[in-house]
Amino acid sequence: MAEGGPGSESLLFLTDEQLRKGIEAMFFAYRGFTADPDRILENHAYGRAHHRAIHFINRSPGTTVNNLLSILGVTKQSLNRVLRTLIDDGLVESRVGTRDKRERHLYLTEAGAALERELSDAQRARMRSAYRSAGPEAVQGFRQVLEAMMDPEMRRHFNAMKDAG
Amino acid sequence: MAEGGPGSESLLFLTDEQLRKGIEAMFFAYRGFTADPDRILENHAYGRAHHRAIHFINRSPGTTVNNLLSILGVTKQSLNRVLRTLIDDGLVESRVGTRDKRERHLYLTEAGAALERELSDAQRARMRSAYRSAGPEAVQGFRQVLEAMMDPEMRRHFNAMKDAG
DNA sequence: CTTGGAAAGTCAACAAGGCTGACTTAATAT
DNA sequence: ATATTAAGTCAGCCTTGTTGACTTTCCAAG
Repeated sequence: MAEGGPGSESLLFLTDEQLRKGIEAMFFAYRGFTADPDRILENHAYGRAHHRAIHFINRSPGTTVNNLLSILGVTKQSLNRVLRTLIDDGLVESRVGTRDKRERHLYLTEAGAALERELSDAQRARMRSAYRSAGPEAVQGFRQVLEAMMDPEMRRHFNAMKDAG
Repeated sequence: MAEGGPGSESLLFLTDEQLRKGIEAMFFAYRGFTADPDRILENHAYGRAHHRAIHFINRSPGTTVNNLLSILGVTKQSLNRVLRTLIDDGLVESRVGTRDKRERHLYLTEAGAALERELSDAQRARMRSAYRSAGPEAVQGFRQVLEAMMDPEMRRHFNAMKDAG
């Protein structure tokens, strides 16, 4: 497969071995990425699915259920189970839409925002430490590769979130 | 771009907003990362857990169950369920250790290697495409940040795998 | 104004893949 | 001899994903 064709020296980063290392790096790094929030969630009797919902509601306050469904890529039934507990526990508020009353707009309550802060503080701390030790140029490369790895629809969501700070 | 010295402008990549974008990039990219293998596994009635076992047995042929356990970070019972089906289906071979007969050494059979190839071809294709579109320097940064994000023990496993090609 | 379809929510049932705890067997190490 | 280790197993539980069927509410188009 790696025949060493014309101009192959410049493509050494595309060897199967390099790609395999990239795959393993993703695997091991993702474990670290989720480790801190997972520990915190244990104390609150929530799981990763709750974290994801909280994260994106925080990022896009007032988002609809349908939009959240599309971002998270799960079924309505699956999200609803998680969302119901968050609403019942008073972490998320669901307001009937004004323009379209079929829609529900989702917001974090004060308690929800507090948990979001706790979770994202931990996750950002690890990310900050990794960014700092790798340096700004590495971070730019990191972001470029990750974005190129996304499915188009996910990349759309990712870039849409840029503005909605 | 990166102004020399630990000034303040040079740390703009460490803002909360930048870190949040990094977190979301990890989330969306990981989805893409697993999407292709997931589709293939469906046709074989296997899941992501089987993929992980196959991947690391392929990477370290003859590895013991205990070592695999430590790499995957799951319980013995959880791994065993997956391993048993792979052995029963003739994708993995379990050989009694010669030096220590308590140990079992794991190997892919020809059929196991075939599935591994099918899975990793798909995953590498995506990784290759992302690498190519981002370029060699971005890839280096990508790897640096991911490695810095790992827990120390996972980093140890990651680097140990470098040699065992 | 009726009707079709969209958004949300719910119930039931199921599967994958984590977990704990308890226990066995075989073999090594002390 | 005994303790420990590696592997494997059984049972049961939890989270989080899935399908499928169905309801309620509401908007929009005929």
